[in-house]
Amino acid sequence: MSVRVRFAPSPTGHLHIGGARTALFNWLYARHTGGQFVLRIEDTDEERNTPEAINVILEGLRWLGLDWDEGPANNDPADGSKGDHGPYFQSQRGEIYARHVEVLKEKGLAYEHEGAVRFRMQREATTIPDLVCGDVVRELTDREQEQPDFVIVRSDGKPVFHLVNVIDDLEMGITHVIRGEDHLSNTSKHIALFRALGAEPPAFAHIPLILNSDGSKMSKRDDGASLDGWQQTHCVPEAVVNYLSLLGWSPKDDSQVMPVAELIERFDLPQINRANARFDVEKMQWMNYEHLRNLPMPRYRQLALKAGVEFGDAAEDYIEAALATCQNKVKQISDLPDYCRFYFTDIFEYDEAMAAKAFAPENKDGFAKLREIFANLESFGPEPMETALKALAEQLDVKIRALVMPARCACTGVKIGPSLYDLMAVLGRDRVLARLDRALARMDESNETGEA
RNA sequence: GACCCCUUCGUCUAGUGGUUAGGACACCGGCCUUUCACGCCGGCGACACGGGUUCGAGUCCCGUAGGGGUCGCCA
Repeated sequence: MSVRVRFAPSPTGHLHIGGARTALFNWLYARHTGGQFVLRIEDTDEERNTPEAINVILEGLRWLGLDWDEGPANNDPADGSKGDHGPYFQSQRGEIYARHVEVLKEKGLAYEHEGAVRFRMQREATTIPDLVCGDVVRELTDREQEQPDFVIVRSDGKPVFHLVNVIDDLEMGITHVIRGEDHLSNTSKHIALFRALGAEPPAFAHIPLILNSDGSKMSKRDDGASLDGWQQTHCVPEAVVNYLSLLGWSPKDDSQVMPVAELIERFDLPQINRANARFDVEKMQWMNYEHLRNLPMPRYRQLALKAGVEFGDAAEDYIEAALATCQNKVKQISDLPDYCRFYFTDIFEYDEAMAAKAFAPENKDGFAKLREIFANLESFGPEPMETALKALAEQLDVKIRALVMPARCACTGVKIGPSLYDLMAVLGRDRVLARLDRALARMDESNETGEA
């Protein structure tokens, strides 16, 4: 029997990082086993249920690369879907629920009470076979001792979560329910419902929760808790997937940075942990950097654009060469615009603290000589420049810094940046010489006004 | 109040009776180096506590404490 799993979010207006991880585990399991990943929208709460809220979920999953085999085509419940187990919006499934409730009533397994319909729940403990937690014997709580039966249809006619969840899983042929551990206790209800409906329950796998760094429950306002925060900062989605996969699951060796294909290959239920995990923003950012620096240039360029880098009228080759010198240096894409600005404009101020030192009078003669050497260099590549600069430093008996810092300041205006030789090679001889001359002029000025 | 799950460095984790308790993030040194970063080397740092079982326990059992979850005409 082929594996069928599902992710069944309710449109609340944001996709929680815990929900994203649940979706991911389901998706990974489907892809690993060659099964089907079903997306079902639990939009029974009409209040906060909007096309926008549904879109947040769809866009979040698409961004992560979690494609669904069956589910909504888009955020409009009336607009079709893919798969033949639909509709995939609970708001469209009222008749299905009503039909099953009738059957339960006919069988005497449900009954009316004060306008609502109650399910006749068993009075004994339930053994929940769980792929992560093992067999869990769930005793009745004190309240359940008093009243084990629970409402499945409210007096206003709306079916409740437990009922619709079970009916949908049954109707959609779900074989494995992989969900947060917060549902473990409820599973006794679900098992009873499956049996009452004449079906054997699917396999359950309750995965640990994701908590804040202080161990408290993660809510949407907490740092990193909402997926769109990571989307908005132009994180690499594969990095989020990779980081999330390591929260509550382990490949059991020292692997950390893995492409999605490897995750699919290695993911399985037995390696899922039982203990809750805390979300660590710093490790997430590290993971993002690891993926960022390995991105193919076209995607890196795309991300740069989204992050607000202004390329001006620069040529394609120039843009890519420039970005290539930044890619393994910049940890967050949001830092890139400032980092690479000097490549795309000639108009920039010098960092005065740096300029004061770099353009000091004692550096002037050497710097002027460097300019002449660069002007006459046969090839304007990184290696020839490095060789020439170092030779000059030796000849003048000055530290390499004494030449490098003025050159860096002249070319970029700032202390931090790509490798100097690489950056000059990308800039090209004309631009470099112009910038060197601008710096030289400034050194003249300060000599006249300064120590005179 | 009842019920359920969990407990190894600050964090994520490896570890299924015998290990100098391993790795990763973070942090601190050093090397490399034109800056920053990468990389490499090194350091700091953990089996919640108490009882058992056993020749031997992070690993098995019981208890305690702590954390999380659930008990709704919310999902």
